[in-house]
Amino acid sequence: MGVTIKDVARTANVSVATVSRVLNKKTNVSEDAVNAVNAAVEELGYNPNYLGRDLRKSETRRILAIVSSMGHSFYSDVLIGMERAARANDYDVLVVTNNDDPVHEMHLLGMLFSRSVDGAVLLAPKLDAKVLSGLAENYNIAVCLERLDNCKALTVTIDNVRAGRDAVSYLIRKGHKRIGLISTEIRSQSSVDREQGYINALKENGIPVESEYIYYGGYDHESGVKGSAYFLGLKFPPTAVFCISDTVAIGAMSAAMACGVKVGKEMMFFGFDNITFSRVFKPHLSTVEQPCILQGKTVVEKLVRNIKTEDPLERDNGLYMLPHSLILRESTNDSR
Amino acid sequence: MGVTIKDVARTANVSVATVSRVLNKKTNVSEDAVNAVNAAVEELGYNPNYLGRDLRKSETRRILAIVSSMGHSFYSDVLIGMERAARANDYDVLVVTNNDDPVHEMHLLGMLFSRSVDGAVLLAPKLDAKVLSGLAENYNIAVCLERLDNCKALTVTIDNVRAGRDAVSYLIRKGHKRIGLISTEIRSQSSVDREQGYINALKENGIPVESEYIYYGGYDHESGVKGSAYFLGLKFPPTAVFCISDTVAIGAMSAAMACGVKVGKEMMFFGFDNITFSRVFKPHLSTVEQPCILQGKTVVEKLVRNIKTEDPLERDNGLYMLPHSLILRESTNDSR
DNA sequence: CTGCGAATTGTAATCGTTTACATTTTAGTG
DNA sequence: CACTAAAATGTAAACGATTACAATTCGCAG
Repeated sequence: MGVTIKDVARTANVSVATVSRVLNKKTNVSEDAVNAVNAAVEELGYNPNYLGRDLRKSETRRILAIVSSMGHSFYSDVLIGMERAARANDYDVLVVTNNDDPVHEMHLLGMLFSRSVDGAVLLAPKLDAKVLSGLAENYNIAVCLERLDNCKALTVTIDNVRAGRDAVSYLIRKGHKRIGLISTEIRSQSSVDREQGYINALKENGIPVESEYIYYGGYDHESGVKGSAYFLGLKFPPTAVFCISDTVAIGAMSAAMACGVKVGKEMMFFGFDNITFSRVFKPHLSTVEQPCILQGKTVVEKLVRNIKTEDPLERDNGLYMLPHSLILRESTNDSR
Repeated sequence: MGVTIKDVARTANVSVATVSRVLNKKTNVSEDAVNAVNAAVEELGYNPNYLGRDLRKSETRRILAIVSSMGHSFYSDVLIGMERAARANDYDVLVVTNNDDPVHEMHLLGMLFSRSVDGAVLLAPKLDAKVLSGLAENYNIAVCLERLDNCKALTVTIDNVRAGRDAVSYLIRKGHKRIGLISTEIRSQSSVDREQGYINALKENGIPVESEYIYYGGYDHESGVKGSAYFLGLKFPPTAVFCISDTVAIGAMSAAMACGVKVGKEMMFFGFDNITFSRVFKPHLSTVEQPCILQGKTVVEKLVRNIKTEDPLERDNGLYMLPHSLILRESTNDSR
């Protein structure tokens, strides 16, 4: 079990060096040799053992992408962008899940430390900024979709503060004064930033920030339902709600509708992510769109460049913020 | 750049063999050696190079999972099951996408041929049964969620024929005689099987199969919309519709509702997959549930067993069909 | 036919581990 | 203290590829 380059060499009546040269399309090989080797490869059904090759060349041409779970749909687009950029540079992308567990995330990064991949992209880092900064000094690590405060590692994301501000400013321009926020208990940097954007927008417009208009839940549909229920129980419920994600927003809208609230008229909702269902669920949800594919493409391109620079001090560990956009639909009483 | 076992040996004042023994928790090592090695590892920040290790042991303890795209939510649960079973056996799961391209799928399987992984699970095979059967003779390959006719490779799935029959039989028992089917143009085996189940149910109940009650589209929401529009344009529209997936069913329901049809009363819908949104979208969708986590767990357990059996002829390449279940909700006028 | 540079090929070192086997150290017994 | 079995350690050969370097073959001019 296991045809090696030696077997091919023997069958083709050449040396292993020649076989290797043919397989790697080197120039100095006679036509006869090429034919003999190819015939032998065919006959024996030979596949080079990459463990040997990778060990010798000490590169694997593989990039690890660490997500928190496979379910989140917007990872999908980021991964598509990563895939494309990777393929264009002759890399493969391997996806693994950290299960929201920093210990497991470290275990997965072991693939990087142990040279089983050439670089890693964290799409939902669970390790803290300090640890990651340290690792990024020695390994090719990048963060995407998230930003970590004081993290000296290549990062590609959007400006979540601005995005939150833009969404809430839009609601204010629509005339709303009592604006609710459904955020997450888990203090991921993107949630914190979007929250900051919410606060900034209110302050810029002279609206006081009231803690009773902020509800903390999880990332799921259920949290939206609960948030809405909470708001509707207030003496003066908000007339517009900014939600940390579309999934939450859809939960919030459905709960409000179940209470007889006319969404888009009596109460507006703004989501985040532009998931597929945001334009399936009725009323269609206004939301913030991230350039997912572009983020994926960008992070891989920059990471590959880092992998190629031999001097670790020359590595790019900058923070890149790509432009977001607002998508206006029925939940804010806009067309479509 | 690159601390090796030799460096550790030198620092700890022992031989590389001793270092290796300590790292692999072998018995015949003195406490002094253990301490010295651990100290050296710590001091140098040593990480074993797995390329060397894997080459020597010719095993990687990694399993490849090939999906068609990261977006489909029910992959998520299957992958969770795979992950768990893998972890319990000290394996990692790497996920990659084939982009519905057989050529790319073959490229990805290259990781298996080149020994970069110990086994592979195809969740949406694009290669045909003959090719896969051939590969399965020489490599540890399994198919999950799908079944390929005449494919001699380990397969874990559900009985899609029975599942289709169960769903449609249920509609018949509810009194329906004109039952539509929205299937896919792409002839994936699961679609073919569910279609066969539809046909079986009709025949068993003496209802003729009419081609005008079968609509072929894609896997997306849009196809459901079109399918519904098509059915509603018929002289005698079906009073119940079985859809090949929940995504399609939700599209179909929303189109019917937009035409003023009372879903669940005037027209019933049955989906497939039990995706999260099937109990978010109103009316809640009746659907067939696959035991996704269990399928993932099962396929990995069996694949790992195959990996461990040294004699290729002893490998299990059986077909395992796990039990599905019907989830009844508002779209068939049932509780909840 | 000789000589010589270019083109092709082969030999052997190397990548970083694990591990069979040989060797040394240790501990226990008489 | 001598002897021996057991425990600990070291040496060196794998694993399967790539590649520097050496060696060979080839073609052609003189």
